[in-house]
Formats: sequence, structure tokens, C-alpha cells
Amino acid sequence: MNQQAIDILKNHQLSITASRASILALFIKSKKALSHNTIEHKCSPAFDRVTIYRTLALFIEKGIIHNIPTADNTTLYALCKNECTAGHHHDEHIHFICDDCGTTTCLEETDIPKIKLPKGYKAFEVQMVVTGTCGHCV
Amino acid sequence: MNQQAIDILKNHQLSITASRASILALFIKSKKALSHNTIEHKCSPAFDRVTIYRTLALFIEKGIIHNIPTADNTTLYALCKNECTAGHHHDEHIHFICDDCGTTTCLEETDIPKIKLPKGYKAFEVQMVVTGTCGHCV
DNA sequence: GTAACTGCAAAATATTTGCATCCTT
DNA sequence: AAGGATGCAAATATTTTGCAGTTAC
Repeated sequence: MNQQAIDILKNHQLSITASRASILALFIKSKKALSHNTIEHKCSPAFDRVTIYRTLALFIEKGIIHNIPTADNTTLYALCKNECTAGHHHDEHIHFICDDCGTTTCLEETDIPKIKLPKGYKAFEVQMVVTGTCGHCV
Repeated sequence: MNQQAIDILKNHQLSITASRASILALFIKSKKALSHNTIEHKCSPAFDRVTIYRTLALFIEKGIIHNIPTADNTTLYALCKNECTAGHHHDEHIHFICDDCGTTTCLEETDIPKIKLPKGYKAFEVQMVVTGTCGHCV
């Protein structure tokens, strides 16, 4: 079992099970956003679809992963940075979707610029999704 | 039938049918983003679910509406501004989701600030979704 | 040992496809 | 009249729920 995955589970007071460690290890290893389907196919041994749904929901609740709003409304999940805590996400970074390789990554280093909203509006969370070509596909 | 809706259909060389005009009129009247479900319930007389799916797909293809990536991955649609043409969307504006009233609106006036991406990355389209409270819910 | 986790079955929901009929032009 | 649009039925895909057996601590 991936030690890093186990540590993350421990840090969030979650019991360590094969499915959780395995799914988490997949996120750590792939370094990009994954869909439910991808997870289902890349985990070996495979886990029940329902287990994956429940595991992902748990991880989101605990602030371990977050989901990414994509232009075509498929559901993607990616690891959160450390600042995320249960119930409150701080994913103020840019999500980049590459048209060529289809990969969705979180650009942690790139900050989202401040925006000025119309009078009376108050921002709580800001999501930014950029489509284009990534550094590897030029 | 809503004349504005008819004009939009004509401008895109689409035949004018009850469902198309009615769905389009709903967007014009409500001035906010709508889900498939909302459209299904607010149209009277009601249209078949399948017709709504096909109409929305057609409108997106023709650049009449665009879909909005939401944090909870529900599918929302909103009217495009005039610059959109078939096959190529220019929705470089901010989508605002109000936590209080649940309304999603397009802030057409508010420009998305320029961002600087990592070396090698090229942006083609930029989406921005802001969550918070809107002017009406203060 | 006990509470929590998993897998299976099945329900509920969402989306797509095929086809016959109807409507727009 | 002809081609496209609609509605219905049904296939497919996605997500949720209930429950009994299994596992982590």
C-alpha cells in the first residue's frame, strides 16, 4: 500500500481500507484529475462502482479531493492541497483542460487574479477553468 | 409567440416550432441559467423530455446558448451574447452562482482578467465560476 | 467485539437512440 | 410535397439506497 495514501487517510481520521488507499494512490500517482469511470477501470483489483461513489463522496466531504466543473459537465475529481479542511474547500487555483491530450490538471502555482464584481455582489469561492494546450502537447 | 425568440431562430436559419420558441422565450424572460429540469417544468404546454434535450443540443451547436460548468456538476444552460457563432463560443464572462437564492447568472459586464499560465501553456477558452451572494440577496 | 466498510441487488434518475407521425417551409 | 421536428417507447448510462456479510481497530 502506498504510504503517502495511508498518511493522508490517517491525517483525516479515516480507517485504512484497500479501496480507499488504492483510489488515493491513483490520484497521487497520476497527478491529474480523474473521472469515476477512469478510477473504476484503473484500480486493480477492481472495486465496486458503488464503493467508488461512496469513497469519492467521503473524500470530498473530508477535503481530500475536490470536484472540477468542466465545460462538458463530466464529473472530475482531483486532490486538494493541504489547506483544504472538511466542509470548506479552498481551491482557488486554475484548472487546465488540454484539448490535445484531454488531461485535466490543477495549476497550483497559478493564482486566480482578483476580480471586481458588480455592486452588492460578494464572492465566496472562485473557480476558473481554462481550456487550451498544455506544456507537454506543444 | 415571443417575437425576440422568433428573430433569434430566424437569424440562425432554424425552423420556427413551438418548442424552440417556447424554450428560447423562457431563457429570454428569466434572464438566468436554467437546467433541463426547470425547462421541462416551466414550459406550458409541456414538451417531451427528449425534445428538450435535442433542442438544447441544437441551441448549443448553433451558438444560441452555452452550458455552464457548476461546482456540483449539474448541467445549466444560459443564453449567449451575440458574438457567439456556431461551433465557436466566446463566453469569456463570469458565471455567478448565488448561495442564497440558488440563481446562476452571467455577469456579462464583468470581464475575466488576463491570467499568466506556466511556460508552454496556451489558453483557448476561459471559464470562471464565482459562488457567493448576489446583489438581490444582501 | 463492535462499528464501520464493502459488495450485490435493485431502485431512481439522467441521457441517448430508433422509428412512426406530424409540422414547417 | 419533402425534409425536418416531435413524441413515444425503449435502450443505455449514471447515481442512490438498502441490506447482509466482511473487515479495521
